[in-house]
Formats: sequence, structure tokens, C-alpha cells
Amino acid sequence: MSKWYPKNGRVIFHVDMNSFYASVEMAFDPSLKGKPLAIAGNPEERRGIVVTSSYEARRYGVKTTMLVGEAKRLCPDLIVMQPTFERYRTASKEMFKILANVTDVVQPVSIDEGYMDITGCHEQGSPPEIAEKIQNRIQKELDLPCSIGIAPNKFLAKMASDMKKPMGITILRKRYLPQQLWILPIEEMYGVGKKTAEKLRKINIKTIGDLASHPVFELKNLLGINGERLINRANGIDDRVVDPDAVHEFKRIGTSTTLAQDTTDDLEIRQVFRRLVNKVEARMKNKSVLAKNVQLTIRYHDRRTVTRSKQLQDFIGTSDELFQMAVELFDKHWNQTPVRLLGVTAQDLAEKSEVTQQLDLFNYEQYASKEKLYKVIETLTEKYGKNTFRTLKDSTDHNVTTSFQKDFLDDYKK
DNA sequence: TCTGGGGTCCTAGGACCC
DNA sequence: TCTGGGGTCCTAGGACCC
Repeated sequence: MSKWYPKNGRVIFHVDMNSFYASVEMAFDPSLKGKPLAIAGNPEERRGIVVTSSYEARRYGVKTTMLVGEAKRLCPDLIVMQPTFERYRTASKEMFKILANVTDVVQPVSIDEGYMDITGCHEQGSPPEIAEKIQNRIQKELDLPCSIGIAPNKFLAKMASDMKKPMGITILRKRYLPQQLWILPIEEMYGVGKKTAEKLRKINIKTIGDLASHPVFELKNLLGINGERLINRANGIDDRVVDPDAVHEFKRIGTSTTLAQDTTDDLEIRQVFRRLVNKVEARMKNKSVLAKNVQLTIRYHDRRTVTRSKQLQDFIGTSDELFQMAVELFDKHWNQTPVRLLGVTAQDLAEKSEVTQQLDLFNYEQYASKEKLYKVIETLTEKYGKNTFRTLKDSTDHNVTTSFQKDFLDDYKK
């Protein structure tokens, strides 16, 4: 068994649910099993694109982002359902519970996939045994198929889970990269999209192997820092850790909607903003965060999309505050032509508790006298420079706050 | 009868400070 | 009168992923 657990190295899993939304619907209503099924938005509201499809539908050429009309043309018997996100969230939670049963080192990356670091799981068996156990439990208990990639790092595990679908378990070893990874076309590499693939093709990089042996400096010129990273990954180098806390460190909360029809109607637009900010507010409350920056997204009739954002003086969190910001940005930047989509995003987020703690520093009431507060500011300025007052007030950096508190505040408090 | 909605990370220019 | 180099913040946009 020991050969499976290298002395200096990790064993990483990437667990990837197969056609997740469609599979959840099939588990919920088994009469759908074996039939071509697509999950898609409502075409009448211009949301008619395929989000996920069952393997039966894929056989007909049905693909993600395809218009429902086209999918039906390819597959006349296609069953089209609108997504029921509550179901998917519930299934997702259950799936991650099964992973957590193996190790705490689980990092969800989306509703239907996650990484695990099982380096310390010797007693539970060899990695393939553990993977099989996980796959079986998810199949038996949730009636859902998944694929698992086993590799020494995240990137390889991710590539591995993609190699056998559905219900695959793939081990990707570094010494077999030439046979397993380097033969793949460059388009199939995680992190290489349409644009990058085009650029790489132009300099004759056609496979992941071509990329792996390419001079770094040349790719740095072409793609910036990403060029170096891609070469490293192609060579099986990826030091990113599996971070269970990453889920809590989200950076923005946004929502957007494509309007049923393009509009220039101010009243209608304001109503849309109301709906959007209510949604953002609810999700912010749910996560107990406040925002220091609000971004507006406008997509015009011709699909040209602009974003406009504003950094705020203070943290905000209510729908009224968000609404005011959204409308202010909209009125300032809208070019008066028909609008197709509107979006509102709260960014530069901070925990509510940390924000209040910081604001507390500037609450004059807690100091014995005005002079003491001035003294605090003066000392602070000497230590951290002229901009400290502003920096500290703006800062979401807890370290500055805590060191400040430790050093000075206690002496000056009542 | 074109292409949803939720994110992350990176880049690049201008403002401003030292 | 002309002008360096480093750093941070803010804003807008692009590429990518599911």
C-alpha cells in the first residue's frame, strides 16, 4: 500500500459530477433515465440555452450553450426542463458530505466539483480504493454518477477526472505525462480557452506536449504571467494547495438578468434594479458581509457589455443603498440606447463583524477625551505615515488594525 | 432567428504619493 | 525648467471556468 503514498508528494483527487443538473433530475424522477434530457432556460424569456444535457442527448450533438431550438432540431425527442436550483444545491451538499467523510481537506470549486487532498488517508486504503468507495457511495446513496481524477496535484487531477466519463476513475502519474497528457490537443488543457488556443496555434503549439517543451520567455511575451504558468502545468508542476477555507473567501456577489425585451423605459429599468438589489442584499445578509464597491453591468442591444463601478467611502449592505448606487451609475453612464441585460455586483467585500470592529477605532466615544484620540492618530501617523488615517479607515487588512490596537489603543481607552 | 448567469484572476492606464 | 523610479489605489475590460 505504501507505494501509493509518496514520501515527498501529495495525493490529490478531483471529483467531478457527470452532467450534474440532468443527473439530479433523473435521480429525482427515474422515468427520465435513459432519455435525452436537456436543462435549459425559457426561450420565451430569451434564456433558451442548454446548460447541461444527458449523455443520451449528447449523442445527438446537443451541447452546452446551444440554443434550445437548435438542440431540438438535432434531437426531436429531446426533453427540455428548466433548472431547479434548490434540488441541485441539496444534492451538492449531500455529495460534499460524502467527501468530507474521507477527509477534512476538501475544497469545493463549484456546485458539482471539488478537490480533496488524501495524502494523510493511509488507513482508509489505497487512493484507487478510496476513489472507488467515494464513487460507489455517491452512486448508491444519491443515484448520481461522478468521475474522479487521482494525481500529485490539482491541475493533473483536474485533467485526469476529464479523461474517463461518466463514472471514470483515472490515475495520472508524472512519469506517464508523455503518453497520457502531452498527446492531447492544446484546446483540451484546463486554462486554455478559445483565444489562448488561437494564439498558441499560431506559433505552432498544437498539443499540450508542444507547450511543455516551449521556451518560457517566448510564452511570457505572448501571454504574460499566464504563459509561464501554463508551461509549468503542462510539465505537471502545480503547487496550489487544496484549501478548505477558500469557499468562505468569496470576493463578489452579483446578479444579472437578460430582459425579456430590450428596453429604454426608465421605470422598467428601475424596477429591474429593485429586483436585482433585493437578490444581492439577501445573499449578502446570508453571508454576513458588507461591500465597499458596487459594479453596474449594462449589455446593450448589440451585446456590447460595459461595466461601471464605484469605490465607496463606507461599507454598505442594504438594498436601498445598493439601489441608489446602481441607479446613480446607470444614470451617469447609460448611453440611452436599448438595454438587453442589467447586472448589479457587490464587491470589495468584508465580514460584517470585522467592519464594525474597524469602525469602532474611530468611534470617539470610546476614548477618554478628544485629546487622547488625537494622540492615537498622531502616534499612528508617525508609525505608519501620513496616509494611515485614510488607509486604516479604508483597510480591510485586519493585521494593521490588530497591531494598531495592541500597540496603542489599550493605553488610550477609558 | 444567434449566444444565460455565476464567478475568478490578470492587465493596463491614470492619479497620486514619496 | 525639466524630470526618475517605486509603490498603491481606482477603474475598465478581457480571458477563462462551470
